[in-house]
Amino acid sequence: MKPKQRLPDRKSKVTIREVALNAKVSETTVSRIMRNEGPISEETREKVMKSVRELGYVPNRIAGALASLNTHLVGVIVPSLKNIVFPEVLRGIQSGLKGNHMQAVISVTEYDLATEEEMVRGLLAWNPVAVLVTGLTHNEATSRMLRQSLGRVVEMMEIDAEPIDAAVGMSHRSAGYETIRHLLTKGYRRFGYVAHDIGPDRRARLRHEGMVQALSEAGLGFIAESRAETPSSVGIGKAMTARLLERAPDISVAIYSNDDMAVGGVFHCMETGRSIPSDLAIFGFNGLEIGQQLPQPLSTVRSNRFLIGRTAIEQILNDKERPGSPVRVDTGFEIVDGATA
Amino acid sequence: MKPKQRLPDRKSKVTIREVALNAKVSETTVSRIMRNEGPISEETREKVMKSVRELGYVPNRIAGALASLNTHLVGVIVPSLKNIVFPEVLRGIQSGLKGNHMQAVISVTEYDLATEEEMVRGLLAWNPVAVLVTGLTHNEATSRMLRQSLGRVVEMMEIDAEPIDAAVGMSHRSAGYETIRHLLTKGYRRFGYVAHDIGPDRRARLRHEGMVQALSEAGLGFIAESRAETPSSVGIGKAMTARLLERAPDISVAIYSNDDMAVGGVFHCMETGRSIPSDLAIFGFNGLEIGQQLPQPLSTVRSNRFLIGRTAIEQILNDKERPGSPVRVDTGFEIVDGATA
DNA sequence: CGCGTTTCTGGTGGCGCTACCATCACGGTA
DNA sequence: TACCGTGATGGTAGCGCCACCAGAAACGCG
Repeated sequence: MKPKQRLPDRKSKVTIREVALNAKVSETTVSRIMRNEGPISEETREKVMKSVRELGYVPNRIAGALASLNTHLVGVIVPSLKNIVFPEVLRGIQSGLKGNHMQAVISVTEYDLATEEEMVRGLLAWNPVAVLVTGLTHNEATSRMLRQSLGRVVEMMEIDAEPIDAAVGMSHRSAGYETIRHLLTKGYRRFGYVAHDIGPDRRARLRHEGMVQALSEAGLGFIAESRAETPSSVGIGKAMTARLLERAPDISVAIYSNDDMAVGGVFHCMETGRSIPSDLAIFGFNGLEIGQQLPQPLSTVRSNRFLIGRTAIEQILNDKERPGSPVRVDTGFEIVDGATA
Repeated sequence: MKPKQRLPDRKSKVTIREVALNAKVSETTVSRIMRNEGPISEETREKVMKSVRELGYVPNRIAGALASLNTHLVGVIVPSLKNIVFPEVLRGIQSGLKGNHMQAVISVTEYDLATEEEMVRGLLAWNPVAVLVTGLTHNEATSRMLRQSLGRVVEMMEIDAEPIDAAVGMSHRSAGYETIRHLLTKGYRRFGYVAHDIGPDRRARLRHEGMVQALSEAGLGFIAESRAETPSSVGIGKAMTARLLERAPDISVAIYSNDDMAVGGVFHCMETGRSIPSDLAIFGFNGLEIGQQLPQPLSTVRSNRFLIGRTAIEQILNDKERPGSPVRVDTGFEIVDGATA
């Protein structure tokens, strides 16, 4: 009597049992060899590896994860893939993962906290070793899940508030503040602000808050602000610059919500024959390559995005357990004194 | 006698059993409710969902996957995240996945086929529903694994050769060919070529081959080529343009391996006071936003990257089984007759 | 030579869930 | 009344692997 067939015959599936039988050792031994664990004689190892190759055995990680309660999986949640910023964070993550036989499961929220909740729930169902999320703001359910989850939780990009477990990033508030301080030092007094839809982009809002504070301490404020209701892009940067200059033609410097927008500002000036920075100075945020390669390198703030991803992974590799109290790692930022401001 | 403790107490883990006990139904019923499957009375459903909420139950997908042999996981392998091209493919993938409670596991090869092999092996160990890889060229072991794997395999970006299961993308060879035809029609005869390191970038090589073929049919060839040995970037595009013009100052049009490089070419011309296209015409590849927002929109070829990712997912959702013979889906391309050529 | 100690190998009970079969109540139909 | 279909629920044997315990064999060491 042949064994009951539960599911369609998944071809001739090779399990650890087949390998063990073929090599005439126990399943335990095969398992240990596959995991490079415990003392194994060279002879046995070779015998088993021969069977592994012959049979084309690929260990089933699902079963392994269930038995060992360890998945080697890292959940990653980023808000967007529309510009190069988060892919760079992902690159940092991938570079840190490499060689640790860990794998990243990636989800994108489109800056929506309800979507984030759904993604977090989906990720936690895989019992990941760690979850890397973006930002320190989540909805109630998400925060609860992350707090109660068993693995590490790293909140990336910001460090302006208290994290659940660990935060790796920079202070966007001080970046905004220092931007204004820098521009004040350079003599600018008539400020304009150009932004994409910063409703959902909390970090852009924090930078703006930092700017407003520094301006207010100097007895100043933005003369005009022009904000789009769409995500950032070079095109939107152009359009919003045009609108800003219509409303307030006499500003001396325009600060942008990020470099994509600022590059749009530069292109607008090129098209309308304004000289930068004499007619209008331009200041961005992120320090993207494109900005630095413009005929006049963009003045901006370098955020270390690759480093943030990399450091986030290092945090969880260095310490599998949550620290006693939440940790913040500052990856810093740097004012890039380019040629546009 | 308390039960044997196999592993450190994972806090008070809530399993389907706890929910079943709490709601006074069987595990089977809870399982069915969690999966929205089979007939369930409204009364029972509510009773169970109440317990689920009270206990904060999150189904363990690992166990579910092991029992059902279905993971709802899609493995994705891309060569790079250094420019915006592959993130756009990923966006297409994520958009197709959304609402199908599927998840993407993403790996990056850095254009290295041995790394690709390692990543494929790692992904297959998770029994994914499908694996999406980039390109049609793999090493021997990778091809074998993909061919023998049980799920769907979609090779993205190219359709110039025979796929394993399905290919979604465009013909890079004809894109190159049509580029030259287009430029010949516009009267250009003195061609230069500027590239990043196209050793590992097979698709850039295919485009180049198509160009060479079209040129040769017209009794022409590239007067000069300038190739870097680094990945593409705006900066490298600038530098290679400078080198090209040193060697062959009399070319009338420079064709670039992609838009990043071409934008570098545009910036070089701006810096050196060359007018585009009269002194030098410039032609890229990809149709990135940045190119279209330049003061003069870049002449280029639009590759539909979001669509490729999206279509790849649709392929595997529409048909869980491999087709009888390999399928190729052409997402097309479009010559963008901009202002730079 | 006796007795630890180290090195290597094996048996097996779950991990948490779902596929598969059974069961039971109920209503409609011949 | 007998029978069948349908809706709703339950019991349980694995899925493939690994943690845990054992045990055998080879190796020092006084």
